[in-house]
Amino acid sequence: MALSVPANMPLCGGDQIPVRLEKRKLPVHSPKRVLFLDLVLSLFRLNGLLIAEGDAMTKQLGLTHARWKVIGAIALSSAGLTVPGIARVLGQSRQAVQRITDVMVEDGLLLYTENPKHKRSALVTLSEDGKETYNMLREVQDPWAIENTEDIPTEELETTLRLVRRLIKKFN
Amino acid sequence: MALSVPANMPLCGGDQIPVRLEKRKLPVHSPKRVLFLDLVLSLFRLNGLLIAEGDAMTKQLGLTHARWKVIGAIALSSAGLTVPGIARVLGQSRQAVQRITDVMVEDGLLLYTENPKHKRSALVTLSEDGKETYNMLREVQDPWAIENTEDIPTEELETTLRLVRRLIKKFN
DNA sequence: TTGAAAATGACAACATGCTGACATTAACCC
DNA sequence: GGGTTAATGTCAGCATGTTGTCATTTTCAA
Repeated sequence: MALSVPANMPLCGGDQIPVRLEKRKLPVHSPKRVLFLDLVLSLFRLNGLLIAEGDAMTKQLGLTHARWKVIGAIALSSAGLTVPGIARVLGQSRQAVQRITDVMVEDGLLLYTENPKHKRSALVTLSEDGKETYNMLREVQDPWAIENTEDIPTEELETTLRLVRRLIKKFN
Repeated sequence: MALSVPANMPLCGGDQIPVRLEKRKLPVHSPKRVLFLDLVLSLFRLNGLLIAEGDAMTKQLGLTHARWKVIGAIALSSAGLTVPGIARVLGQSRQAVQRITDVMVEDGLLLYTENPKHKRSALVTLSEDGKETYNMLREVQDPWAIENTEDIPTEELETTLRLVRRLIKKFN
């Protein structure tokens, strides 16, 4: 990663909110609340680090995070995705995705193919170049994923994924 | 939230990567790999949704996600943060944070106060206005946090937070 | 079938974020 | 102490993302 910031992060632990800020007007009595807010903040942080990781990993491939996210979303979906569909998967606006996919189609990484279920909204698919890029992406991504999970129990990963999905459903 | 995208998300489940994309060249044999990549994608999605949630929640306060993230980071830290410190906590570049904090100081939400540990790098603190804004922020944020965690066991939140922190350490 | 509501594409304006570069200061090691 | 390395502030350029708007198409229910 390269976030222009050194690596001695103060991990803003589960600290209590400083008392002077609130003058005891707001009750603290929900430990879950602090836990949750701490989690949210940590998720923001992890999000930034993951993007930085991916960017560093794919630099040689000429990909940016906006691009490998799109490629990854398409590859991970078995059903076929439209532009708004990719936006939903990535939690972004469809306009942002549209802009990226338009450029990626111009660059020959993606194709807009006919959508049997919708005459106007095309399916976004990987072109031959795109598939090749995806293969190269996997060549760096797979070892990375394996390396970063080898010391983490599958069960914990599943619990986390389940919770993340649960939150996604809430906010959707 | 308001991501310009409807709410019928296809949650791109733990699908296997489509076979036609790779022609069996890359072995699948690590279920953890797929689990992890799925988690990463879900984290991207959740990140976007959380930002949208926060923006909707704080619209009336005139805050943007860049701003309430900074305020939240400062409030959650007991130690006192510099600009690069906030950047570390948020997983962003210090330049991006510097730009926001500069504007927020102009707007009277933040103060640059003397840093006993560093003559050049000021501590970023909440001004009176900033504290007031933070209190208003908490008035909408606390019920939101409580509401969204009431059906989630504390233990699961802790497991998730622990895993997220573990990943953060890896990527730092 | 038809009319209203939702989804989508397209474009523009703006906010946010990253990188690179440079100068200055702080931290560290000898 | 002195010199090297790291951290920080600052500025500029560019990529990305959101919102708002409008026209068009799809969907869905009456």
